[in-house]
Formats: sequence, structure tokens, C-alpha cells
Amino acid sequence: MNVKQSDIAAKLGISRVTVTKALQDSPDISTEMKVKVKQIAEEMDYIPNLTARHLTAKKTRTLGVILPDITNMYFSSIVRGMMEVAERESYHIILTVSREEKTKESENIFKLLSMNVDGLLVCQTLDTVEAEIFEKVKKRKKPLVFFGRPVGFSGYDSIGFDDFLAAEKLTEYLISKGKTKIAHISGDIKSDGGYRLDGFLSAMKKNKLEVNEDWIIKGKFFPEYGYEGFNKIFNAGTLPEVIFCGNGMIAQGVYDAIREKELKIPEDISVVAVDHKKFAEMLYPKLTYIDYPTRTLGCEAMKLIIQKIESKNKKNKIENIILDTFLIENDSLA
Amino acid sequence: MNVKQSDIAAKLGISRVTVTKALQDSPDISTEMKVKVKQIAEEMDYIPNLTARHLTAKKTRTLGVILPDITNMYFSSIVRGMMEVAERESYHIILTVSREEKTKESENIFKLLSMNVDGLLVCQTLDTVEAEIFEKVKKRKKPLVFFGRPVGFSGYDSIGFDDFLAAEKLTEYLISKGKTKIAHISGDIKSDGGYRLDGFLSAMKKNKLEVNEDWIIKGKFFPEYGYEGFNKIFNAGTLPEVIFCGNGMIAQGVYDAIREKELKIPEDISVVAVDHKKFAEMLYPKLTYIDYPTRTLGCEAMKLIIQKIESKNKKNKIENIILDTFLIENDSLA
DNA sequence: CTGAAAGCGCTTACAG
DNA sequence: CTGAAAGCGCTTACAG
Repeated sequence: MNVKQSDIAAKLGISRVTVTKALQDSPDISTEMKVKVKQIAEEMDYIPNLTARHLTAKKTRTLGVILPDITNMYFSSIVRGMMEVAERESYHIILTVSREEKTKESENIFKLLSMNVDGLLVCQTLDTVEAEIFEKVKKRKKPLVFFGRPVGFSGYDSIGFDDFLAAEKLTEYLISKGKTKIAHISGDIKSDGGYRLDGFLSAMKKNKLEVNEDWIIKGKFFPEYGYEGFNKIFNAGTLPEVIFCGNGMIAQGVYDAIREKELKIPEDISVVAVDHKKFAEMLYPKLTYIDYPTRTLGCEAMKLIIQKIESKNKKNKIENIILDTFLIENDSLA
Repeated sequence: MNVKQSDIAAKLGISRVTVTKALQDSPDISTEMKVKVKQIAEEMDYIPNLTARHLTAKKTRTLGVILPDITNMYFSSIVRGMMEVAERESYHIILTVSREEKTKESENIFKLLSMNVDGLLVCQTLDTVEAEIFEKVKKRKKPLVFFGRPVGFSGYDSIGFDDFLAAEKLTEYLISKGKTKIAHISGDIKSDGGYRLDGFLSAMKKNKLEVNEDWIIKGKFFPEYGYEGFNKIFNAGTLPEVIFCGNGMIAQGVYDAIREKELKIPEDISVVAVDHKKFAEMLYPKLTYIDYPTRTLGCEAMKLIIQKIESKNKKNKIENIILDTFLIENDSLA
């Protein structure tokens, strides 16, 4: 139905092979022939059939990506970075979503392997604990890179951020600014929220600072937890100097609660958080926070998998890369 | 290298065709044979090669989606809806991003056609004005559905929201609540922002209400425009009863500016907007707004394209579907 | 510089 | 119920 190489060949009275080669700019073919073939291809609206090409060639230049949730800016921003590099390097991306379900994750892996992707980039679901399915990928020698979340088992390449270190860094910074009375409203402690809380506690301990129990609120990554969290702290009596929030959404709730109490940020109380830029910068006054360069993560993850693919036969040591996070000084810290 | 059907056939001493059919649950094959084949396939870790399958079958059960920007919640939420339906109907999605570039859009279309997708779902870039590339798609009889943004030319199926109607509806509602002094801070007037502004003006006109020129602020879809917009309105003298914001981000800036003036929402002034749920509900007090059911849009768009694909040969009339938007009454309107 | 031959892994009629 | 034959569109050696 569609125009194919043999149609071009027929029209020109040459063999299909010549067409293939001309289209590939093979040195085998004369320049005039190439020009002629390409022109006819253009005229006939020829579009190559990648399916057929992939069946022959070992490489598809296609990468499979598995994400827990596409509507989460953290992930979508990572994907954006991946797409930039993929495009530059002429790779395609097939994006799938696991919705935090382990079974969906496995299904996606099978689907992507079926599609003959050259490699896999996966951000695991929160409850992926066994390596089983990934062992199968490894057995097939399919390059695989984990990104964006800590990996529960070893023996795989990965790239991501370290929430513990980020929180420690932010806490150290607060301390260096002379703050000692610091409260923490965490996100979900079963995931990143927990690591951030631990990082905070660790830094406090290292600096021999006391942590008021009323000032540790275990919440979730939503504004209402920040709002209620601050009110709990407020009602507990003494006010801390700083509220360290698990992320920007929590900070937003905290902002609202603080304003309701007619307090001023940062004059009366400071607020800081760990988050990615876009959100944090939307608050007034602008939040001082630790930025996770998500787009960079996406770029680097893509570069890593491409490198793994293109050096497939050489012996490759496993890499576990932790990217730097950045402290952004804005107006919410006195 | 990987296990293929012929390996299974060899192991069982039967022909490859029997394997294919058994795996497809063809009525041709005896139940015992099916069980045997499937078991061996499982044992050998057989994964079908979709590339090969697609070359033979006319259908790939793969759909191509083109989005202007993946980090925009409006779009990612639509995609989420699409994925739900696709999964239910056993279709795959290949997601590509145009980054609002017309050339990238064309490239993506070619890429997806090359990959033999069964259909195309596209949300055009803001400056796509000619139908040229889409005419080519049509000529190939490849089903195509536009979604999420108004289409500049006719003759194509589409599904989306009507910003003009949504803004009109919200304005009518304000008027029905006895509001007459309404200001509008718009988003980018070259796109949806403009339609929303027009809808607002239209409703005001229909109701013979005067529109104070100082109360029409043409901004962009970011908080700072809301913040500055409100300050302009504030400094202009009389205060309106309601600020109608082009979207939730603008509303956020307006909230901040209002609080800074020590005014109360909704006691001193009301704020409303047109946006999609997640963002609008994050503000305190919760925003009264027009919700665009983006996920539903994604679901419906997917259903529509699948229907087009599966009824390809029957004559199909062109559909241009406008989905309803919903007024959500919260606490920001007195 | 050009082309004939073989094959990628799977599927679809068609014959037995 | 099982299998031999032909083909999907393209590419890769290999021969001329």
C-alpha cells in the first residue's frame, strides 16, 4: 500500500539494493545515482519502514524507559532531559509507565524487550525489592540503567540523587548560618521523605544539636501536611527558627499556615526545603532550597545507557553515579 | 541469540507454525499441544519478537502521540488518561515531544509513520498553521486525531475543550452570584489565554456589564503575572469584587499579592480561575475554578482513535468533540 | 559502481 | 489437528 524501496527501484529500472544503498549514502553508489534515487523517493513520498529495518539490523536505536508516574514533574523533567540527548544522538524513546505497580513494571519490561529496544532505562516502583525480572534482562545482555531512585540490589548501573546527603547538606548550611532550632516536616518516610529526615537528623547529631521531638512531623508530600504540620509545631509552644520541609509542596502548606498566623517569612520564621526548581521558585518569598537538577539527570542517564550500548562488547564495569544537588539561596531564610 | 519460535519447535520436534498457532491460542491446535508449547516457551524464557510480527501483520497495535511539552501537567495528565485506555485495549503508545517546534512536529510524524503506528494522536504546536504534513498522513489513510488544542484547519477529527465557553461559563456564574465588578488577569493572549479573555468579555457584554479597562491585565501563565497584575489593579484605585485569573498559577500570584496587602480571601476580595484540578486545589483557601477534565480528555481521545482504526473501512464522518468543563465551587468566592 | 542471493522472526492462507 | 510454502520490507555479505 505504501511506497517501498522496490517501487522506487522499479520506477528507475534499477535493483532494490541500489536503492537501499543510495538511501544509506553508501560509498558503493555514485553521486548521480544517489541524487536520482533520493529525488524520486521524495517525489513518491517514500517513508522507510523501520519495522523491516529493525528485523534485519541488530540495532533499533530505540530505548525503553519505564517511569512510575508521568504526571509527576520530577519524572517528566527527567524524561525531558533524556529526550534531548536521545534526539541529539538519533535514538528514539519508547516511554511506558508502571503506576507504581510491580506487575505493570514487569509487563513493561517484557513489552520493551519484545520491541527490541537497544537498552532499558528504569525508575523502579516503590515496592520493587527483588531483582528477578532484571536478572532476566541481564541474562539477555540487554543494557539497563536505573535512574532517579535508590536501587534495592546491587550489580546494576544506576544514576540518581542522594536524598540523605542533600538533606544533610541543607541542614549543615542552616547550622553554618547560626540556626540551631530547626523543625522538620517530612514527606512519606517510606521513600525519599525518610532519607531526607535521616539526613537532617544525622547532620544535627554530627553538630551535637538537640532535636525537639515536637518538631519532627512525619507527613506526606502534599501541602496539607505542611499546613497541619506547622500548626502542630506552632501549638506545641516554642517556635523554631527554621522549618525544613521535605519538599516544596509541603513548604507551600507551611507558607499558608504561617501567613494565617500573621507571621512573616523570613523575619519571624524561615522556611527551607529540598525540591526541584520550578515549584520552589513559585512561592513568595522565594524559597531557599536544595535543587535536584532533574533534567541533567535525564541527560546523564541517557548518555550512560548509550555508552553502555555502544561499548557493549568491551568489558564494562558497573557504575553507580550520584549527581550533585545544589543549594539555591533565595529569600525564605533569614 | 534470543530464543525464538523455531527453537521451541526444534525442542518439541514440531513445526514452527504449530508453535505460532499454539501461542496464539488458535482453535487449530489441540489443548494438550498448546499447554506443552506454552510451558516450554516459559521455560526457555521466550519473548515474542514484535518487530517480526509487525512486519507480517497489518496492525501493530501501536499508537503515536505527539505532545508539545511533557513537563506540562495539562499534557502529562492527558497522556495518563490515554495510557489507561490504551492498556485496557491492548494498545501501546509511543510518545514523542515537539517542544512547540513545527519542524520537530513533522519529524515526529515521519518517525511514527516509519514505525508503522496504527494511528496518530497529536496536539499541535502553537504555530502550526498549515495542514500540509497532516494532509500526507491523510493521504496514507492513517487515522489521526487532534487533541487538547483548537485546530487551525478543518477536515480532521479532534477532541478538546473550549476555552471561550469555559470562561463564559465561569463569568456567567459570577454574575449569577451577584458580582458585577470583575477583573481579569489573562494568560498569553496568543493562545488559550486569549480565548479565555474573549469568553470573559463576551459574557460581560451579554449581561450588559461594564468592563473597567484597568481591570483587564494581559499577562502570561506564571505566578509573577498574577502578582504584578493584582498590584496594578490595586494601585488603579477601586477594587473589583472578583479577580478572574487565566489559570491557577496566575491565581497563586494573586493570592500572594492579596495577602501582602493584608486583605482576606474571599471576605475582602474573591478569586476564581480556569485550570485543571491538581493545581487549583493546592491553594488556601481552595480556589473556585473551572476544571478541565484532562484525564477524561485523554481517555476519550484514545477511544476515538481506536474506534477510527477499528472501523477503518467503513465510511467515517469527521468528529469534532468538545468536552464539558466543570465548575468547582470552593472557598475563594464570597 | 551495480545486483543476485539469502535471511531477519513471524504469520497467513492453503493443503493434507 | 498439523505442516510446507510464500511473503512482510529491508539489509548484509558476496560476486561480478
